[in-house]
Amino acid sequence: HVAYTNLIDSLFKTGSAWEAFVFQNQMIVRGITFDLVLCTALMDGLFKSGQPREAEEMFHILSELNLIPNNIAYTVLIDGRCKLGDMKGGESLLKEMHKKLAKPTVVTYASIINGYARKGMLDEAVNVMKRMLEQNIAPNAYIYAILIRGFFKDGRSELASELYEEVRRSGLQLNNFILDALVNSSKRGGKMEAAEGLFKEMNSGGLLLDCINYTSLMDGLFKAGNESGALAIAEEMRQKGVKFD
RNA sequence: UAUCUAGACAAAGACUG
Repeated sequence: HVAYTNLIDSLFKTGSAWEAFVFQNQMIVRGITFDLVLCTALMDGLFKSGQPREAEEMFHILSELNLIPNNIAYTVLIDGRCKLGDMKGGESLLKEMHKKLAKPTVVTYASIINGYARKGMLDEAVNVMKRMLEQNIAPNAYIYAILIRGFFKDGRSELASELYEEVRRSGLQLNNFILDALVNSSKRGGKMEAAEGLFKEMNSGGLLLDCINYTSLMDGLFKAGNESGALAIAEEMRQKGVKFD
């Protein structure tokens, strides 16, 4: 039932894995059949609540239920493995997808790219993006954000900047994470003018700046002694009614 | 008979500690 799926999914998402388990058992008692969407939600919740063993088990149970994993089910499993640093495990599932009817999507690749990026294996991450392109899957701003942030964090800001130029040229709508990464890098280099420039550019470029974008810039301006500049940003925030988090 | 329609997936983003 969809109601159960929604309930269990949101219980996991609010950190109540234990309650989710209770309802899962209730479904069994009432003889409600598990469908693929529910099983996928369970796998995802189990991974995110630190129960990878059980999540993997759920994947195996799929065949017992005569359910065929689709791209989302695979992606959840891949993401779970990659977040635990098991890149070989993630890659082997990706190969498996190609043999089956489950076509990888940009989300699937994002999980793998992020896995490598977390490990500081950025060249490998870029390689995965190339493989993705060969599959005719276009990268999105999300993918670029992962890579740009990764390269900055790794101290390779030249490559981060190159990727930034690449997204810009692509015409994709930039996102808040990309701006954040760029502004942080400028802040660290003591280049507040550059940070302000990027900020204004994206502000007028169709990106809806969020709370972190504003407060991050304000932080930099304050620390650079530019109080009036910081206050002007605060005023703009208020005028635009930016949501606080 | 056919098409559309619900629920599941990707980012250790700023400051502070």
